Amino acid sequence: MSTAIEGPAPAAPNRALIKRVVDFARDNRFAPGDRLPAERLLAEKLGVSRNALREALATLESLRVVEARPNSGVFLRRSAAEASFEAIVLLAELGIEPTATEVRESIEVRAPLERQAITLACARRTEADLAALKAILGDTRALLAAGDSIADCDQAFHLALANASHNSVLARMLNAFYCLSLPRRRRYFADPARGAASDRGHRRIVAALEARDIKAASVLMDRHLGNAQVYWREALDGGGAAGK
Amino acid sequence: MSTAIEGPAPAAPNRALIKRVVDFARDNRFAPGDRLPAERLLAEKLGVSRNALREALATLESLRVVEARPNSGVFLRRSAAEASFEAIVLLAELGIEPTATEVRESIEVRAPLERQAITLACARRTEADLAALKAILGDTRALLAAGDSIADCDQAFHLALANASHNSVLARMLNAFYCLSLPRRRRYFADPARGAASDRGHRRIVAALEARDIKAASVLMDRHLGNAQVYWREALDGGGAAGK
DNA sequence: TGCACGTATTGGTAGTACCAATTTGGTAGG
DNA sequence: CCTACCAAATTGGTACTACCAATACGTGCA
Repeated sequence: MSTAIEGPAPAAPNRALIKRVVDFARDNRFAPGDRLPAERLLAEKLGVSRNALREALATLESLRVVEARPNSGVFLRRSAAEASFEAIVLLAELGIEPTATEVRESIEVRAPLERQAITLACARRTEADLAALKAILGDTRALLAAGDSIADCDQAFHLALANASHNSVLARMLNAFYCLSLPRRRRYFADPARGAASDRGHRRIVAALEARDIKAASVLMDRHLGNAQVYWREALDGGGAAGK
Repeated sequence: MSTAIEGPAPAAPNRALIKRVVDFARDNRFAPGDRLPAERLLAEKLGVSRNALREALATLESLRVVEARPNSGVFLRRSAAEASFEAIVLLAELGIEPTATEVRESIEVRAPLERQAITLACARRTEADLAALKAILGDTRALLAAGDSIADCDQAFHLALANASHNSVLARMLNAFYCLSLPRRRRYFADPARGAASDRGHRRIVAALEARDIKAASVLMDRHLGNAQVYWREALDGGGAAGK
């Protein structure tokens, strides 16, 4: 437990107001690069004080969603790609689900990170890490027996695995991905069969981790992630994902 | 140029004030989990209005550096590991260089991302991507001939490579790493010999990318990154890096 | 000792005012 | 007709005051 990151909550101040600002821009067809209404006007439209609005804008600016140019206006950044990765997580937390492209791209990024995590974890895992993982395995079994969704346990498992890498940068990045895909994961695990299959994968991974078998663990992780990836890709737009 | 992310600038509102808040916490030996002075008091100490301070705190909270608990106070998050990755980038931008641990961990995360980027780029690169990379190669050669540092060109090269992956999530994550290591990169390339060596590596990578030779490109990238990693690891604390 | 009440403190919000720089529009001069 | 210049309106940035609701805490009572 040296490297923390226990909670998934991304946390954000003014959550509601930030969401309203983003919704306002979206509902009124503001395009990337467009100038938002002046602060005074926007604050009035949203029915909040300029102070409150400015705090929300400060958050959005720190995440590079908007850009405030003094004596000119507040502009949506030209491309959504200019926003920081944290912005995707924030918007997801606000109920604005990531686009199909973002999901696909996230999968492509998450996979090598997860592979690196399991590799490092094999080398550095402590007995405490192993115990934490096994405890989660126990919780999962209980949920499966009760017929409940293991979505939260799944997230906890992967987070514990990331922590076992003893690389906090890696762990917080992976945690962001877990938060990002939480709604999708919940839907995925609505099918109990998937929960059982996932649990089997987890147990094999823990066994490999206990044996410090990097090669086996990597292969198992690839296979484990592959199952969900196939589901996601199909659920997204029915294929045609790979290319440009 | 479909996926943008041209500029390295992470952007942040109230940069100066945010830095002063962070400096205040550090200079006054505030530990993780501690409560900062009340907003009114802290604003007075820093000589700014409560509004300005609250905007800075909103930014710090969105990056999970602090946590504001209503009717209680503003607290530094218990572990620095709770902060988002973007927080490291922000603090680095503010002149607060990452710790040796963060640098080491960042290297461990950046490597697999860079490998994934080159893999995807081999499959998806366009002629425009290739042209952009070659243009940067030309600029690099000019700088080398003039005896100048190629630090900026090096960053531009890796960013162009990330963009060639046509994965904006991957590109913005890598961009964050480039911004994070910019000061270190500048020091690294103070030695012209390193610039020439790096340029040779870049040219081989572009050749492999042009041939869409994934295997060769990956090996070349690993080797290319390895050179700098050795330097960084040695420059940090003289080893003892791996373990817990 | 333990519980209840009241006061001070806290973050959250609203509203007003002012500044400096930019933008905008019109006007006078060529 | 075009240019140069000036003034008014607009912009984000900042400051200050005031109030709210919920909490924390200390005091006093039982």
